[in-house]
Parts: sequence; C-alpha cells; structure tokens
Amino acid sequence: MQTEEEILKIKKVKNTAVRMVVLRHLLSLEKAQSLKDIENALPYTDRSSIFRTLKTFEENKVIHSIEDGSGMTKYAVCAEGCNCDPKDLHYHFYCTNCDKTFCLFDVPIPNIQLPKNFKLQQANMVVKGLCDNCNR
Amino acid sequence: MQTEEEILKIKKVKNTAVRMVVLRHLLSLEKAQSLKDIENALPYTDRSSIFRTLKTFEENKVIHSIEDGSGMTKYAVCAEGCNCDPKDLHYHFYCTNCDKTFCLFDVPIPNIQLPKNFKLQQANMVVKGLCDNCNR
DNA sequence: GCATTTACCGCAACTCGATTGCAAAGATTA
DNA sequence: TAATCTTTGCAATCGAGTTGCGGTAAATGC
Ligand SMILES: [Mn+2]
Ligand SMILES: [Mn+2]
Ligand SMILES: [Zn+2]
Ligand SMILES: [Zn+2]
Repeated sequence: MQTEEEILKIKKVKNTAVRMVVLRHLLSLEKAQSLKDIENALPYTDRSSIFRTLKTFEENKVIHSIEDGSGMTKYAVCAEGCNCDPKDLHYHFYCTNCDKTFCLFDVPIPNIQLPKNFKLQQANMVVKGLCDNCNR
Repeated sequence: MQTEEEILKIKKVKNTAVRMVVLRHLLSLEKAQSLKDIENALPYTDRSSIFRTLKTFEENKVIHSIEDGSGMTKYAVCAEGCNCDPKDLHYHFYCTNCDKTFCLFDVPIPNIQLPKNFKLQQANMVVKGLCDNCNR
C-alpha cells in the first residue's frame, strides 16, 4: 500500500494540505465518494478547493470518476499501476439500498464486440442491486 | 413495428396529446434523446409536461433512461417485450465526438459474476468512443 | 535574501438540468 | 349536470457543478 505522498509523487501532482487530506479521505474508505461526501467529512475545507483538487486528481489519474446514476459523480482512488486506459476498466456496483458505490476490481470485464467501425475509448459500467451487507 | 397508440395501450398509459407527440419523437430517431433535445424539437410543448411525460413513460416501461455521463439523462423507447429486467439489459454507446447515444440491442451482455451475496437488479452500461460515422 | 512570477486556496456568485407548487383546462365518473 | 380525478402550462425553486476574483503561499530568478 502506497502512502499519500508516494501516490502524488508518482502521479506528479504537487503535494498540498488540501490534496493530502482529500486523498487520505478517499483512501480511508472502501466506497467511492461524492464531492458532497468529502465536503461533509472535511468541514474546514472549502467546496471549490475540494472540487478543483478532484479535477486535478482525475486529470493526473490519481482517481477516477464514476457516474452511478445517483445524481452525484463519485470518485475513487485508482489502483496501483492504473492508467485509466480501457484495460484498467472495471465494473462499479451501486447498492440501491445503502447508496454505496464500490469498484469491483476483481470482476473481469469481458471483451465487448462493438458494431462495425465503432471504436472503444472508455466506459462507465455500473451494476446496480444489493450489496452483501444489504442482501439479507 | 408498433404504433404509438399500440405501445401506450400495451403499457397501460393513457393516450394524451403530449404523450403522443413525445413518443412519436422518440420513435422517429435512432439515438437516445435528452429532455433538452425533446424540448427543442417540440417548441410548443412545455418542458415540465415533457418531463412528467418522460417520468410516466419510464415508470410504465415505455422508455428507459440512460446516464451517459454527458450531464443530461437520455431516454430511448424500450424494445418490444422489454420489461426493464436484468434480462433486457443492453449496452449503450456514447460517441465522444458527435454526442449521440445509441442502444446496442444486438451486443450480448455477458453474465456478470458479482462478489458473494451481491444481488443484481439493474445496470447502466455505457461504452464510450467513436461511432461508425465519426471513426474515419 | 529579496523581488517577481506562478500556483493554490477560500469565498461568493453563478450556471443549468432537474424538479415542484399551483391553478387552469380537460377527462372521467357518479 | 355536478363532483372528482388527471393532465398541462407557467413560474419558481433546488442543487450539483463550476467559475471569477482577490488574497496567500510556494517556486523561480537574480
Ligand atoms: Mn472504480
Ligand atoms: Mn437502451
Ligand atoms: Zn448496500
Ligand atoms: Zn459519433
């Protein structure tokens, strides 16, 4: 497991107080976080600073964003070695009961046979249902 | 191919002027439409009426919605016999160049092996890239 | 070290897609 | 017909996301 400093260094993002605290927060939880989630968790940090931090992180592939259909974009730390290429694609699971969104790094994504002449660049694959905790 | 009247009858949605014109518009195009798209195409119909019509259609499985990451929810008419169950799932393709979103009814969705105790209910699978028209 | 330039931060304002309250118009039922 | 329920149009509101700007901090050049 890499430290916040190591991650930022590898991804060539300057280390600042806001960036450290945002990245630490994202690393501390197993589920993807929305801007609002982070804002609530970091009451002394300004929303727009968090927003710009997330943009910077995403541009530099520190994190990736997920559109889970909940109305708020969620963010999760990229796996070590991730370049946000199609090969780094993974499913996301959105629990319709507890509203958590998970990265399913371990579920393989099969090859998608697109129609003739369509070119794959990226994907946003969100599977919805009940998580193990809510499915009882 | 079913007519608008037939579709609404089968799905038990009362036939009104606004509903007819919205459904006709959705049927007339091969790509999924946003509320704004429909509003622009139907300048004499009020936005909130279109909005409520789309909600009614979605609840009654006349149409399904797609979150393609463009910031606007898109809507497309369900295929004949669709119940919006997991078995009716299909990929959507979002062209990053021309901003069109297509239902890929013909591309099979493989079985997704979720982690233990996770239950699949729905999915929003958006593949992004260049459509055949833009990929030259 | 000190001046200059660049990057980052906090605050407030704003954008825009989505949603809602409400009253009028239309359809249905008794 | 009268009462009731549904649909529609208009205007207002909500809220996530985004931006302008001035101040502070860090980096760069001398
Ligand atoms: Mn992920
Ligand atoms: Mn579709
Ligand atoms: Zn859950
Ligand atoms: Zn295209």
